[in-house]
Amino acid sequence: MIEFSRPPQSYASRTAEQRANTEGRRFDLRRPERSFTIRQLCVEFDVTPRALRFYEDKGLLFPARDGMNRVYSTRDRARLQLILRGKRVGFSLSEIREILDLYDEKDGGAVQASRSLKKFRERIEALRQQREDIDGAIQNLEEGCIRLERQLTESRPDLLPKAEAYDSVLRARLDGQVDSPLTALAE
Amino acid sequence: MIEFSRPPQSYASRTAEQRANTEGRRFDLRRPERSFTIRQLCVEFDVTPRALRFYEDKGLLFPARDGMNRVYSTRDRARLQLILRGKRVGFSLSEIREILDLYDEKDGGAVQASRSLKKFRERIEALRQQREDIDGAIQNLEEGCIRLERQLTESRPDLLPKAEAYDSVLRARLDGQVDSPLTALAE
DNA sequence: GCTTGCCTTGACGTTTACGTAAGAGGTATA
DNA sequence: TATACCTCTTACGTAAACGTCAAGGCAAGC
Repeated sequence: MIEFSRPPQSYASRTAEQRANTEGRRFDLRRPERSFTIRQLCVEFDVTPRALRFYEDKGLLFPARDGMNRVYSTRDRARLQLILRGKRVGFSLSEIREILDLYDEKDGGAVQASRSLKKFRERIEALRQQREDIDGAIQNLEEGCIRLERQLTESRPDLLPKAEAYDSVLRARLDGQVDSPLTALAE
Repeated sequence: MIEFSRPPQSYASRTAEQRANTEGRRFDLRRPERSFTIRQLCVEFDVTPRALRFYEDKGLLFPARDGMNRVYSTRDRARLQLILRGKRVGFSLSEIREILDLYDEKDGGAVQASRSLKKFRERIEALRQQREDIDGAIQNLEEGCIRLERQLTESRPDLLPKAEAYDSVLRARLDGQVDSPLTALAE
């Protein structure tokens, strides 16, 4: 069965709001030095605590500690965002780590900076290639759609799902907003 | 060290041409019913025989046999192309299998076709999302480039790689055409 | 004081997509 | 005839990215 990259465990049972109310009362939501618990980030980005600890293990994150407990800064949060996006575009964790390291390289070594620049440009070029692949794949699938639509128009026009209505539903679903009746139909 | 998805073993030591000369003499290269040995496809797409056998195991390919040996048709070749592109855009093999199966669904079951259509549209939407991710990642990296360029212009302008020359070299390298001196510098 | 719930650190298990070796057979070349 | 080089199957190994217990700590609430 086809599924969107829906993780086995969804950590969205409680909202970040709820958590903030119980745990984050001494923080101002608007202040940039706000900090987050592991769960808050898990809820917000729909990942598991195990994943965050794993990223830490691999040197992609290094949250502060409050006693034993991890405390994530806004900077950690930003890094996490980059990590997850990196994953979505196909980077491995070690690649992502390298990129993040390159961003951090504050020691200002000019040679290092030059190398970083080169690597960044390589990455960009690779991503452009990947974009072309995606465009190609989309085109393939759209051709498939056309074929199927033709086939259905000839045999059972009643089964033709209306594209517009469907699209809006799908978009809502991807945004994690609604669980519409059509979702159930998708089986 | 950052590397482009360069497989551990490159099966490009012999060209497809060479193979065709020794093995494919009774085939006309222009005729669409041309067939291929496993190695020919490996060379052409730079994958290992193991990978092709693996795809077969998983039901993504089903080449004919000449005795024990696999014989790939142009249709198999086309499927392989789709498989590899699917991989590059992040589909798992089982997802790719499903998509290929949907393409094949010749039994004409209208309900099946309707479902296929729906899944295709889901895939397309997911790919569009992914493209946005890629655009975002490219933007991030370009910002990083700008930062680094600024930093270098201030400290060591001599170390600034010229973007244009570099880009052409990189493109050639991605096309697997040239192994330029700059490649060695990349280390 | 006890349960509930979230946190921690191990440590072993799992899936995907092959790699890699082992052993055997077919064919072309020296 | 020997050698090299391709092919096959079987089977165990592996890297990445976590999942899944297990065992324990700390705090809140009843």
